[in-house]
Amino acid sequence: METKQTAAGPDSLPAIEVYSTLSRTKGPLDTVTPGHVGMYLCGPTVYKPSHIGHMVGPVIFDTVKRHLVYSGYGVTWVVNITDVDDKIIAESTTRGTTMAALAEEMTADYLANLACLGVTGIDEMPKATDHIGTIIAFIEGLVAKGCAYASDGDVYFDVTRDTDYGKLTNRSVEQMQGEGGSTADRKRSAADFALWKQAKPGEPSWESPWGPGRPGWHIECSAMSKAILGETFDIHGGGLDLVFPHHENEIAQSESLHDRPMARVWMHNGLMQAGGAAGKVGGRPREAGQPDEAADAAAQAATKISKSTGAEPFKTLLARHRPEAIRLLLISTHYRSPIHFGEEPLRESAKAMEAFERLFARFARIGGKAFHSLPGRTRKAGDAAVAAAGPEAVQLRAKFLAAMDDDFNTAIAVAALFDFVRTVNKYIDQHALETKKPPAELAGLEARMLVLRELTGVLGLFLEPPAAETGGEADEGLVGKLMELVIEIRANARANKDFATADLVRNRLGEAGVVLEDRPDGTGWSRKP
RNA sequence: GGCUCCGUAGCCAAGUGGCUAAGGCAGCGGAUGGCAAAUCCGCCAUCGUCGGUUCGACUCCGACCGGAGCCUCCA
Repeated sequence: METKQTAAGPDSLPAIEVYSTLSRTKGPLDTVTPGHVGMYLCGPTVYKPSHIGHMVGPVIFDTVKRHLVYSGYGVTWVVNITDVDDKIIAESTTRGTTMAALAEEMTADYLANLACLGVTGIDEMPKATDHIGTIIAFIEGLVAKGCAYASDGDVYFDVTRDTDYGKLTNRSVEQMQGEGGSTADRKRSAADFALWKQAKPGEPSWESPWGPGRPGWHIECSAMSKAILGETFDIHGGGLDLVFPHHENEIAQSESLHDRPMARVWMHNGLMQAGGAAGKVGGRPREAGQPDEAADAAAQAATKISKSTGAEPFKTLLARHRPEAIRLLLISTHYRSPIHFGEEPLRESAKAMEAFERLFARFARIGGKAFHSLPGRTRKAGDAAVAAAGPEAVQLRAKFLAAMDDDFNTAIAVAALFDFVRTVNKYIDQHALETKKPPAELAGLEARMLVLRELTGVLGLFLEPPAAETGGEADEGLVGKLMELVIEIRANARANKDFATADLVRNRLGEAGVVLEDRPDGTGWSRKP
């Protein structure tokens, strides 16, 4: 149904609609360079282990990139690392280490977490401390243009010289006459913000035309995005909490210096919300279905996670929940909406996700192929082959792609995938593929799974086999043999209508954490998730 | 106080000025199955409240109630 053609797209790239915070409307992604997208995401300040909230943006923009690349665009994705900052200095002091060492440690933690979630598309991760020269040059340019002024070793941006200051968040300089913070006496206007901060004794510092100091918060993004992506690039993203003052100030800096738009589109993701009163943060892994509904109902006050009492490190969260379930949870909601986070949503997400994995396992039994070994496809390559997957697949794929083209609506895309799984299961049921396996229908099944592989790949889901399958405990071979034996003995009992014994075996195995499933083609076993 | 945004089934969550208001979790009924699990089929909402615009609104406007974010270097 989509035959739209944008002026920009060479080679008839699909048109992608994107909402911009700046224009407050959705519009076609019209890239600076036809066919190529430059996008910049504000990354973390590395002073503590990252928590779930830090993962939202990367997962969303990773999905954005996947869809763009899948659709034929070239993409350069930049995520900065803020490795010089007051909080890092403070934390390193209390830990008795250096800012650089702490930043390095926390950056490693961040990267490891991203890898777990399948965030693999980042092309460049510039660090502020690697770009001090770039930053200083940027500030000098602003000072030379009269947009910034030095004051007592600091340098401030003069918001009164920026006529459209506040356009991103609909604020005017006049309505922001606050007290100006601790450095009010050095600023001309309360709304002015620091580009360069003079070092206090003992603090890490760099030489500059204004004396030893370090960059302000906002300037690194302006300087580094320019250095890597250019004065105007396509997409600038971040959490909604960064819109003001961070992105407003980035715009002020960059556009004052360059006299041209900084980014074509400003994309902001909703914030992770943690249930308030119930404080699920320290929730224990196991609890035998307690009726904690009352407690949950009482806990309405949702607040963003960074404000809740100590968001737990992402690493410990991973000990309890599969990364696939976390990623699915993050993309089950439209990216601009807040995400309700907690043990319960996580468990539901895991439950939902297992429907996919059961189908993968079913396919492996029938077709003898691992879902994860199927080749991924690009949008174009898929077009030719979807017909073989049947009309429902064609229709659901179209729904999926239309949703993704429309401001990356992953919620609808995910829904299409659930529908897809149902149609494939139905196909297997209707043709009794588990017992009969006629070649034509087998090929039809594989064609369907190929489409599923193609689309889950766009969302960055199910890229790797579950750890349990590959991890391979040392005794798996022995356990497998024993289970084979147990199942065979139980099968004999069932054949003899000795259901008491058969059920006893199944129940006792269940208590031991092993699930038996009697299927048309035999009995299978698995470890309880 | 200023600026954004949200309020859809038991819970989570898409969406549209007018065909049957996605999907997930939970629940109910059914098919299959010795039972269980899985799978499939079906059921389960009139869209916070009150007005207005319109031939027609859940979707547009206003008011109100309720909630969230930002205005404090928190993604």
